[in-house]
Amino acid sequence: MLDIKLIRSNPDFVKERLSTRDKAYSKMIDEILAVDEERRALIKELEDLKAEKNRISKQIGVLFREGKKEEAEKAKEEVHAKNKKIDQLERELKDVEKRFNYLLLSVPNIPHPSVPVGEDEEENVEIRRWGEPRRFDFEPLPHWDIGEKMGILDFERGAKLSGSRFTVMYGYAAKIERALISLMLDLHTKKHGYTEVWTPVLVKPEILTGTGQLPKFEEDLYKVCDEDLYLIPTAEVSLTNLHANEILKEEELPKYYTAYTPCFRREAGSHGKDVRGILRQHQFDKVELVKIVKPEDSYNELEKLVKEAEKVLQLLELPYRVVELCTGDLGFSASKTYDIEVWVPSQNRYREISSCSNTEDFQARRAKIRYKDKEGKNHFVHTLNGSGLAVGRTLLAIMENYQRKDGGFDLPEVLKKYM
RNA sequence: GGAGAGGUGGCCGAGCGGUCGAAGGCGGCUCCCUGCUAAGGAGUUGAGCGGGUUUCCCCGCUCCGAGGGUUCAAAUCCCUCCCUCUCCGCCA
Repeated sequence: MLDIKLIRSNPDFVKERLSTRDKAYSKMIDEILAVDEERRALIKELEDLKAEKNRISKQIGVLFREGKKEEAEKAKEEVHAKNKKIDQLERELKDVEKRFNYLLLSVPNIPHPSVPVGEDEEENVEIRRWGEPRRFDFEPLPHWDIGEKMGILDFERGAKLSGSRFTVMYGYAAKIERALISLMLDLHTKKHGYTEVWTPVLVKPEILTGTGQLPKFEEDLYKVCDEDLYLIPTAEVSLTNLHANEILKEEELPKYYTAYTPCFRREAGSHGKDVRGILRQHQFDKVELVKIVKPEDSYNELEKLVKEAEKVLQLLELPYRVVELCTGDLGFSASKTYDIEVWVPSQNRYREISSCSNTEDFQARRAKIRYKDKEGKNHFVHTLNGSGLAVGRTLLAIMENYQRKDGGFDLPEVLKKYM
C-alpha cells in the first residue's frame, strides 16, 4: 500500500512512476484523491460533533451530582440530537472509507528508479550468467519423457486424483524432491544466517491482504469452503506476516526467515501455457527466503538475497542467468525484482526458478509491521522475499541438464549425501 | 465437540456505569545522589487518525480480544464471534 500522504502531496510523481507499469493507474490516483478529500471532510465534521457531544456528556454527570436534574435532562436531549447526526455521518464515512481502502489496496507499488522501463518480459534486462549450458551429443528429452520412462513421474494418476496440473512422483523423484528441500534449508540456515520456520499453509484473508494477494488477486488463490481460509500461494505470505501488527525493536532487525512449504496456485489465466511436465503445477514445493530489515539496508539486502538463492544453483552446478524485471513485468507488491532463470535444455532457454523482490514498505504498511528506533519513533520496516528455490523446477532442471543418452539422469554431486 | 475460567498499556496487574487512556509494580528513558558500581530519590514513558503550528509543540477523535447492542455516558451492563488456559470427549 502506498502512503496516502505521498499520493496527496505528490500526485504527479506517483502517477508518473506508476504509468511505467500501466497507463491506467493515473485515473485511479485521481479517484483516490477525490475520495480522500470526501473522507477527510467527513472525519472533520464527525470529530467536531463528537467533541461537542463528549463535552456535554461530561457536564451531565456533574449536573446530576449537583442535583440539577432539569438542566441535566435538557442536556440529554441535546446529546440525543447530536447522536442522530453522528449516526448518519458515521454510516456515510463507513461507506467512503470502504471505497477508499479498496482503492488504496488496489494500487501497486512504485518501481524503484533503477528499474528499467519496459512493457513486458521481453524488456527485462539480463544482469549476469553463470555456467555453460551443456552441449548434448544426442537430442535432450523433456523431463516429462524422462520421468515417465523411468516411472517416477505420473501425470495420468495426478490428473485422476486431482485434475490437470497435478502430478504424482514415485521413488527417485520423490526422494530427490525431499533431498533438495533439505539441501536448501541447510544452506540457508547454516551458511546464510536464516531461521528455519514451519508455518501453516492455510491463512486468513487479512494475512493475504498484508502481502498483497488480496483483494485484487483472489482468482489466483484456492479458498477452502465452509471456512474463511485460503491456501498460501507462497510461504512469503506466512513468513512476512509473522510480524503483522507488531512493533519490533530496532535491535531485532534484520530478521531472516526461511521455510519449506507446499504452495498452491490456481494458475488462472495461464491456460495452455506450460501444460506439460511439472513446470507449472497447482501444487508445488518451495523453499522461501524472507527478510525484514531497516529501510536503509533493503537494497543491499536484496543483492545479498539474490546471491543466496543463486548459491543453490551453483552448488547443483546448474547453468542460470539473473535478469532484472522491467517496470511492466514487475509484480504488484515489488519495487524491484530479480528473477533467476535456470537453463532448460529441452526448451533451449532459461526459465524462472526464483524471484527475489524488495517491496520496501509496501507490504509493511499493509501488514502494519513497524520498528521503534532509538528515539522511540515508529517506522515501517522493509520486507524482501525470494525463492530459494522452487523445488519442483529444480528437480526438472536436474533431470534435463544431467540426463544421459540411455534415458536416465545423473545426480549432482552435492545431492548425493542427502539421498 | 462439551463444561468451566479468562482475554486491560513493553510485561505483571487493579478497575466492574461518569472524575479512566486507565491505580500500583516491573522494565525503559532523563535527572539527582555517588570516587566507581550497587542501592536510593525525583520525573518521564502506548498506538492510530484528523487538524493547527511547522517542526518534534498544541488541540480533537478513536483504541481496554473483535463486532454489535443498551445508555446522555461503557474497560465496566447485554448479545454474537475469535483466541488462551483447565478438565472431559475425539483424533494423526
